[in-house]
Amino acid sequence: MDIQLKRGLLDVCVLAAIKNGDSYGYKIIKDLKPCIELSESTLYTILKRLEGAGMLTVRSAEHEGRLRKYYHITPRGLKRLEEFRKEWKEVISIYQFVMKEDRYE
Amino acid sequence: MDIQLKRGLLDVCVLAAIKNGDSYGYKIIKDLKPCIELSESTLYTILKRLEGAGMLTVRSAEHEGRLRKYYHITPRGLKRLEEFRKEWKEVISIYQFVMKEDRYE
DNA sequence: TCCAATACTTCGTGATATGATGTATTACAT
DNA sequence: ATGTAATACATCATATCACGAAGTATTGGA
Repeated sequence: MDIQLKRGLLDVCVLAAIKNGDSYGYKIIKDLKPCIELSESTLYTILKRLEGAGMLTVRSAEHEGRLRKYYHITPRGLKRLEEFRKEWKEVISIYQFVMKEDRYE
Repeated sequence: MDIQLKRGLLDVCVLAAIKNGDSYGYKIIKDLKPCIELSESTLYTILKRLEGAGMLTVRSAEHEGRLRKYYHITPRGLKRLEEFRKEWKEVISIYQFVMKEDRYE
């Protein structure tokens, strides 16, 4: 899948991965795998960015001797998802423009 | 509209703007305006990139004393649009993942 | 005479996805 | 006992890219 197209979706995918319950890095990657693939370096960059933007909070917890950082979505993160839903209408109209008057299908 | 989301759409929008007939920079911007807004610097960057990728060709022509560069889509450019159509299915499934189990609508 | 519109160009900047690399532990197979 | 895959997180350098700013030049109307 085209990287540029992916860019606009990654943030909301990560938010979606935690919106119905806290999760941690490694699990997020596995949960998203069937939907969209991303590397660890990419994910942790995104998590940090989302934290900086106040869209999620982090809490460290030990799990079987290993450190885990659980990510929790904030109201602002939920708002971002709502905005995405609104933006989607624009995206659809752009798609229709791009595909307009195509012979193949 | 979110810049990142826009990124994956700009290239195909520009290709779509010339697929049914050659066009030139200033006109492309005006044609795309109702659909998606982009500045001149952005467009010319994209046009150069698409040319470098062999997705379009350029031809200079004089029009009422002013220079115009007409852009023409190539088979490779058309192929890119076909690929976009295929990628779209993935995008839709990502959207559904993101919006899954949402109360508001 | 002046300004808006047309038309293209270059430069610098900030954002960002990703590979490479590193650290550390657990669990399982050889 | 030894090795290796899986779990889990972190950092750095790099390449790509959208965009604002600023510039050049012409046409046409107020």
